[in-house]
Amino acid sequence: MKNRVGLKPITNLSLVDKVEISITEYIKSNKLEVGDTIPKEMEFAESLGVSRTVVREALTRLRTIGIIDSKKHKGMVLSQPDFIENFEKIMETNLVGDDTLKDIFELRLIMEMGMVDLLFARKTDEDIEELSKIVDDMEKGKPESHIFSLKNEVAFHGKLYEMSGNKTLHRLQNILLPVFQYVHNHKLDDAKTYMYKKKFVTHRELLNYLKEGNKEKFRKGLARHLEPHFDRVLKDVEF
Amino acid sequence: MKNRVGLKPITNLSLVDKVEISITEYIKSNKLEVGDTIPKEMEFAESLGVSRTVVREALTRLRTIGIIDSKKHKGMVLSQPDFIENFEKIMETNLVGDDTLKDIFELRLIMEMGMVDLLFARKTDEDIEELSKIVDDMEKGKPESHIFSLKNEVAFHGKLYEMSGNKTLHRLQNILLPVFQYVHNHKLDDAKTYMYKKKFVTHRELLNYLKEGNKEKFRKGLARHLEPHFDRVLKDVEF
DNA sequence: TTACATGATATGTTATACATAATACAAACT
DNA sequence: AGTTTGTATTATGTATAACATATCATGTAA
Repeated sequence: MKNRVGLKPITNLSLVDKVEISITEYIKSNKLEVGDTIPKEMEFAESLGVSRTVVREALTRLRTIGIIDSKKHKGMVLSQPDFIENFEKIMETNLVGDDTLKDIFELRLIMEMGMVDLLFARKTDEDIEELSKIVDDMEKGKPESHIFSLKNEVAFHGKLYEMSGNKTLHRLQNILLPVFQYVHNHKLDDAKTYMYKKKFVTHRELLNYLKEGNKEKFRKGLARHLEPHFDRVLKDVEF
Repeated sequence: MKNRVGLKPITNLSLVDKVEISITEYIKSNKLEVGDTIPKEMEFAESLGVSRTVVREALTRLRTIGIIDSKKHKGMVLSQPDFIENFEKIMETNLVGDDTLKDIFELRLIMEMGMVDLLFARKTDEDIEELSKIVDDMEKGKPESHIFSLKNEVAFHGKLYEMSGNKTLHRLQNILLPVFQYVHNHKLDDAKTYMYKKKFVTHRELLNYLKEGNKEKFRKGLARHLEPHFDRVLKDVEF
C-alpha cells in the first residue's frame, strides 16, 4: 500500500474485533480477577448493540486463549489462562516453519544451560536419589547401544527440569522435547553418528558433578553433553 | 479423578470440540502446508453433518490460535501460527497467577544465563560496537542515580538477546520484560534498595568481558549482575 | 432431612436470511 | 491494445429467532 499525504488507511476492524476489544477492556478496567463472572452473552449484546452471534464469536476467541471459561447455567467466569495449552496445539499441527523450529531447538539448549543455577539451589537429596536410579536403569540397557534412546533422555533431562522447581519451565520443556526430537531426527540426518565422534560427557558424570555439588563442573559437563547439538545449530547448515 | 476398573470417564465433548478435532485431523492427515486452502464452511458443515454455526465456532478457535486465516471471498488458508501473539494477549489481561508470574520471572533469568554460549558464538564486531554505544549513553545519565532505569535495561539486555541470533527468544524476551518489571516493582518491594547492597557487576564490565571474548568471566559476571534477582526468587519469600 | 420433581436460566445448537468484501469477467472508455 | 469501471458471483460476516441441554434453586413428598 502506498502512502499518500492526507490518506490514512482506515482501520477496518470487524465487529467481532471491536467487541473482543470492548470485552477485554471491560475486564481490564474493572480490574476483574480470576473467578469473577462477566456479564452474560445477551447482556453484552444489548449493551454493545450487536447480535448475540458476534458476542459469542468474540467470547469464543477469549475462551480459546483461555482467559474465560463458560459453564452452562453459571455464565462466563474469568479463568487462569494457560498459554502452554495453545502452544501445544500449534505444535501438533506441524505448521511451524523451519526457522522457528530451529529457534525452538536452540531454546531447549538455552533453557537447559540456563537453569543450572536454580538446579543447584533447589536440588534435594531425594532428587539426587531419584536421578541415581534413573541413571542406573539407563546403564542396565545395552551398554554399547548407539541408539539414541528417547525414553532415557526424557527421564534424565525431565528430572533435571523438575528439580529446577519451575513448573512452567518443566511443562514448556515437555512440549519442546518432541520438537527437539523431530528436528534431531528429520532435519539433522547425520546427528546420530556425529554424536559419538567426540568424547562425550555421560549422564553418569553429570550425576556425579551434581552429587559433589560442583556447579561449575556440572555446567561445563552439560555444555559438553549438549555440544553435538550446539555444534549443529552453530554450523548454520541448511535447516 | 480416580481410576476405577471398568469406569472410563465419559468423554463429554461438545459438538464444536469434535468438529475442531475433525478439522485439525483433516489438516494433519492430508499433510497440508502453509498457504494451502481448506474447504469452505458449508462444505465442512455438510460433510460433518452439523450446522454452519458449529463449524464457524471451531474455525474461530483455529483462527484464534493462528493456524488459519480467512478472507472474504477466498476461503480459509492455512497460515504460519505465531504462538507468541496469544502469549502477548494473555499477559495483557493481568490474569496470570502469582505462581506462574514467579515462574516467568525466573524464566527470564534462565534464558539470559542460558544464551551465553550462543551469544559468544554469534556476536559480531558491529554488535559489540552498538552495545558500546548503549553503555556509553547509559553512563552519560546521572551516574549516582539509584533509579532502576527501565529504558537502559531494555536497551542493553535487549541487545544481548538480539545478538544471540534467536528471533523467537528475542520476541519472547520482549514480552517477558514487562512482566519482569512488574514483578520487580510490585511484588518485591525492597528490591530497589536490595539491589545495591552487594557489589554489583555493571553493564560496562559485562561489555568488557564480551570484548575480551572471555566467556567464563562473562558468565560469572552476568550471574553476579543478576544475583539480586536470583537471591529474591531463591529466598522463597511470599510472592 | 433426604430424595425427587419442576421450573427458570444461560449456554449450546440449528436454521434462515441478509450484508459485505473480494474476485472474475464483461462492458465502456482513452 | 490497454486501462478503468460496472456487475454478478461467491464465501465469509452479521442478525434473528427458535429450540436443546445442562445446571441451579426452589418446592414438595417420602
